[in-house]
Amino acid sequence: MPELPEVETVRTHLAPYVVGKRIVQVEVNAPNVLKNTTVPGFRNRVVGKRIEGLVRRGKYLQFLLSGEQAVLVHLRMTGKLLYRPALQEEPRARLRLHLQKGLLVYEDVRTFGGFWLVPKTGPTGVPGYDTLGPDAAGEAFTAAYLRQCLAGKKRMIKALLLDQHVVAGLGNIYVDEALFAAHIRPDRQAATISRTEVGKLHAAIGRVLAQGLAHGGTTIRDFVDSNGREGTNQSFLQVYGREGMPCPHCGTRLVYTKVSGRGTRYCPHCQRKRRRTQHV
DNA sequence: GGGAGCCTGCTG
DNA sequence: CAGCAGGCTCCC
Repeated sequence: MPELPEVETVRTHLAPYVVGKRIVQVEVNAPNVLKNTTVPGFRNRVVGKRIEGLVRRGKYLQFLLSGEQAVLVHLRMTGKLLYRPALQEEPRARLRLHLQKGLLVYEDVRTFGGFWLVPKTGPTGVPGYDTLGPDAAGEAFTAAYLRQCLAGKKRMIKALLLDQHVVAGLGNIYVDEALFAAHIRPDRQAATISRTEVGKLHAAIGRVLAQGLAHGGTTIRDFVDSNGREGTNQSFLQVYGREGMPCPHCGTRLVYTKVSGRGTRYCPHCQRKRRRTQHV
């Protein structure tokens, strides 16, 4: 479900309610959400700890606990982190952290997401996490860095942008939106994208992420913030979910196809294929 | 590269 | 009923 703007929305909304509070009880209804611990192991290391911070890296959230450890969370497709001020019936909760005051609830229909217990510093051993690229919303993600990543690469640009080792936080929606804004076809070979185009692409990524964040994230079907509220960015999308509708720039019918296994929308006119001989 | 697999639920 | 879904890993 969530990409960088959605995860960041959850973080900013959730932090004021949980940071500073002590975890008094752990309730696990679906043990498979614990990816690298057992229920007793998780409980032993988490109960009694205080949540000292909530940070995001790419699409991961990390609850920093008092002591040496942190709880790493990835929502994958349908994970939700919700704050409840008081105990209530919670038939869909996969896991609940009872706090001094209130509860942190984890829901996840498809149970792709989950929790890892990790050291606050040093390698975590979590597949994918230690090798994340620079955060897409961070200062280290520059146009020059992006240019280096594309140079000489035969991969399709969409596959490369979805690769969290290259840049962390982009997903299917925002990649399609950024490529449309930069007038680049999703299946272009990365190496064929010109220096000027890379500059436009980098700027477009910044814009679409900022717009998503400003609208509290994109809700197509599942996404809600920690208060259960949906985002509004879906109303501002230019191509994602709009196949068959006219391109907002030129009126050509937007196309749906598969690129690197993912549903992909683009404008066949604004995002024309370029000659293979262009260079970075 | 591409594909299967992890899961459940919704849409056509 | 098949196909699709804001993700990611593993395995050719």
